[in-house]
Amino acid sequence: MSIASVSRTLNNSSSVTPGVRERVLRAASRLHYTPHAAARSLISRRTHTIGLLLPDIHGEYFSELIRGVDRAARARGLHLLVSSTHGNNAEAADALRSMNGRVDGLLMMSPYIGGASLEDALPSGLPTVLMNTHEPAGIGAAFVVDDFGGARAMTAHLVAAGYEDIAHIRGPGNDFQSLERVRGYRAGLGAGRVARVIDGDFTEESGYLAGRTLAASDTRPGAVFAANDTMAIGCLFALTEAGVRVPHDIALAGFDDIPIARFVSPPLTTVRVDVAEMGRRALESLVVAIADPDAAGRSSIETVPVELVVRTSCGADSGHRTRCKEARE
Amino acid sequence: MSIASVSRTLNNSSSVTPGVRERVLRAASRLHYTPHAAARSLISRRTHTIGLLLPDIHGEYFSELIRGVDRAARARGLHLLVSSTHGNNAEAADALRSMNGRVDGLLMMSPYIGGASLEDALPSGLPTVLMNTHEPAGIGAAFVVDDFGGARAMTAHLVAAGYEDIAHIRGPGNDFQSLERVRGYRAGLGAGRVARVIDGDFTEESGYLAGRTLAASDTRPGAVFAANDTMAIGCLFALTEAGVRVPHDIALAGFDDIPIARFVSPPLTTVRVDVAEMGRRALESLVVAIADPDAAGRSSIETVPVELVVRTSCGADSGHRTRCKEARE
DNA sequence: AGACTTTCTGAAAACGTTTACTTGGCGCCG
DNA sequence: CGGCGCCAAGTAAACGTTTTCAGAAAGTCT
Repeated sequence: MSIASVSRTLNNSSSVTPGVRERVLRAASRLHYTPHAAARSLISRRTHTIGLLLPDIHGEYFSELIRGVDRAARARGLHLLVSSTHGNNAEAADALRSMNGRVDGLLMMSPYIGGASLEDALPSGLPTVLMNTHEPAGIGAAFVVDDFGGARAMTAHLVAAGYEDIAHIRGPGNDFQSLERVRGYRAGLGAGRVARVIDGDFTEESGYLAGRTLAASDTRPGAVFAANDTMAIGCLFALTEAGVRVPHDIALAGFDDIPIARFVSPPLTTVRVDVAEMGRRALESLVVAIADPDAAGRSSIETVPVELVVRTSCGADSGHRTRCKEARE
Repeated sequence: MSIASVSRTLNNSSSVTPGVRERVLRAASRLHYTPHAAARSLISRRTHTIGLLLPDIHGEYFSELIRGVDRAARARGLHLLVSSTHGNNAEAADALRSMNGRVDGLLMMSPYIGGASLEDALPSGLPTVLMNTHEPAGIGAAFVVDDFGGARAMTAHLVAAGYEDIAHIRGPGNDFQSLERVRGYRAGLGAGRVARVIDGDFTEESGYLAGRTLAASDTRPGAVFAANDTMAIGCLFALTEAGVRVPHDIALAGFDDIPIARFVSPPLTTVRVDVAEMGRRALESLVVAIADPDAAGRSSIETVPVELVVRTSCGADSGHRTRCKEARE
């Protein structure tokens, strides 16, 4: 009974005599034998692991994303190597390098703008699928949420509801999604209205601060559109605290539709993004790219549609949901 | 310039002449060379990866935990292999097996009760740190949140605030933490009062359902203590929707102090559990166990203290925070 | 100046698999 | 009945590192 027979049995590759197979299996279970993953992937050039590189893991948005990716990965028998980068591409490049040889492919969300580009940091030949990045394609496939279209649709909705002054609490300046949402906001406003952009950084804290500033302002806008739900909820808290009623005194809207959004009071009008689904699709796409490294859509960019979810916080609750797919064009 | 010199230079292990070192580094950067992780861990028996096995990744609780672990891991140059188990120990055992040889140690949260035990599934010799498990120790170190103490303290607080009928929305029946919280609730009630336990499963949905039932009930309790914040928030939504005011008509409390808890209205009274910190400590403990497989506290169980956070939802807001450490004994 | 020590470099073994290649046994056909 | 092919099982090479060991070069001491 040679090691080759063991290998063959355990991988049911080539044909093995029932007798030998039997003996191998019996011995394996008796000794609690499990193949050594490192040795295996050294020779077979497969790790059955995919890397997931995310910006700071924080809040429900990322937990949903990880969840979506994890489920898809598990279904395909793949492992997930998760890492986070705190704020810039240089750090992402670092994490990337140390993943070399550990993963079969890379799933990466890197909305950072400025600093080192990713293109040269990516281990060449490693199949990669990007999410929400501004980097030019050519690296691999990419999925981008329709941030522009969603923000434009939301702003247009507020405009249509009759609000004149609509402020926007934006995300960090070096974030691609944040910028797209600002762009969508401006586009949605149309020609006549003036934009009023308040700084934020996607955290509850910054939303809270923005809300306090707004509440105290003597030129309080009629509506506020926050670049994500987390900030919207922070803002809501500040407003409520200051005695400003939503939506009676001021309308409020967010972006992402995190699970909690419908449970705050008043329920938050927002733009629904199915991040779990995006994660799932990105992983599937990566699996395809791994199976066929060359042919796989080298530079396809897929836009993930979003959906306007009108609840009561914007004061225009008619219970409907407007689908706005591919609003970009 | 031999491969040995390259290895030595890149690991700055043995001394290398500046000249050789220089040449190696130059060539390495020119060729974009990165050592192959699999080959490395084959010979060195170290993967620099630790496995993180969690129940269904869902909501802020787990995102906070992952965050805490990730930060600590990154600080030590370790990678994180994340996997989730959906509801039972058998699946956990499966995931465990496939991690063999991929990780240096295991960080695992398995609150499931019943089904196969973990003890025999754990690859022997693999350093393991458990979190929130009822499994007997002896496997390795363990961290358990003081669920009992926290729930008792919260219930006692509600009793002290003058509420007579205090209901409890419980978590799933096969979950260790859930059971501990029920136990703490009963203990906090004291002798005179009758327990009133409503089924739930830790999701917003179940909290919402419980809230609706309560609102419609003609024997509405004076206070509700949900086994986690997520359910408390779902319940809050149902109550508000039904026109039952919190805390005026009914007091409400949760457990976990997820980030959103202070941003709902009214802000939620809850029990603060620093999951990120627990994750960090668990990882540190695991690192120690890996460095010294034998000596490391074989069967130490550490209880993670919790803190009562009184906000307005329980109607007894005095702005204070009561520390209740090690309330178990 | 010779012998001994020290320091650095290169050669080669080892890690645990997979897989191409070789061998041996057996049945089939001429 | 002998040769030929076929199939199962074993042998050995390969994967890309780390590390031990040996050898060479250089320095030091007597």
